[in-house]
Amino acid sequence: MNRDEAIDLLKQKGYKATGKRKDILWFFEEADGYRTAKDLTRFMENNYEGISYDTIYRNLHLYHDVGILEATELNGEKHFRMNCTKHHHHHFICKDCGKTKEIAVCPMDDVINALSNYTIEDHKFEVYGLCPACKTA
Amino acid sequence: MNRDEAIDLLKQKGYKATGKRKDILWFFEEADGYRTAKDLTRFMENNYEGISYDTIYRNLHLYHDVGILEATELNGEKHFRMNCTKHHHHHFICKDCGKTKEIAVCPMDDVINALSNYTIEDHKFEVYGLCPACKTA
DNA sequence: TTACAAATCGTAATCATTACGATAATATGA
DNA sequence: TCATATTATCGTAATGATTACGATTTGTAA
Repeated sequence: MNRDEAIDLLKQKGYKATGKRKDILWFFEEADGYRTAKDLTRFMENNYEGISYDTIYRNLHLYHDVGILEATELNGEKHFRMNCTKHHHHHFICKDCGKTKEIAVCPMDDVINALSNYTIEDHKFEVYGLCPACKTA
Repeated sequence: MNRDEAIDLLKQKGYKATGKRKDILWFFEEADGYRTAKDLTRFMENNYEGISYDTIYRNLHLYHDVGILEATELNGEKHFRMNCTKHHHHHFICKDCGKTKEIAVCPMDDVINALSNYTIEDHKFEVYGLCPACKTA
């Protein structure tokens, strides 16, 4: 998902595309990886002095709810990134810079058979480490 | 790992096997699944009125550090369970009762080749849903 | 342009977790 | 067994991320 698609989705769902909301989208588009609420706050404060926590967290939740952002938990903090809705896949996540790389493998096909009498609602497969850039830095 | 093995490990590493520590092990052995610090606190308060947060969290960290407990993050709270050190595997985790079922599949072999210029430090594969007992309850 | 719903502000509250000085308990060697 | 050093625990306050809310401002559609 890119910024324009996200703005269209927002409007389509009856939400307003405010300046702050557009900037939040810009931030995540540029980030190209996982970022925390604190990261976003730091960025937003450059453009909007005294921006409220309420605004940060309300919009993060909104974007997550409508599918613009996806979330995961790293070191006890929620991290967000632009949602890739095109097809189901998982991520390698760099512990240094938060950038991600798509992983083609999804093991769920094998798992579903082995858990026939369980109700599967969700799953998480993530690989952590250092990306080539951070590895040599 | 069971309680006795855990106590041996503690002593071997120079830690004292106090009554509270033994009770914490008993709690996790009985639990047979993931539990939070709050769950443990509730249990411990029955036996030790006014037990300190310090004791709860210090021992959870200690047990995690020496490998008696393993941890994961569910709904923004750290959860702990007895560590299964026998062999590498992953878990189905019941969202209701926290109990786990071993999953034989590990997709990392396929992944390692696809990420040859990345440094892989860790990975997480978890499946969430309802176990047969909670499903019918 | 007006009106109204939605968004934001400013700030306090909450919740899990961490920290720390003072006190108590445990293991071990005499 | 007893003394003692070391570790564990207590009691409580602090921290840090997140949530909450009444008052105010802003965007959007008519």
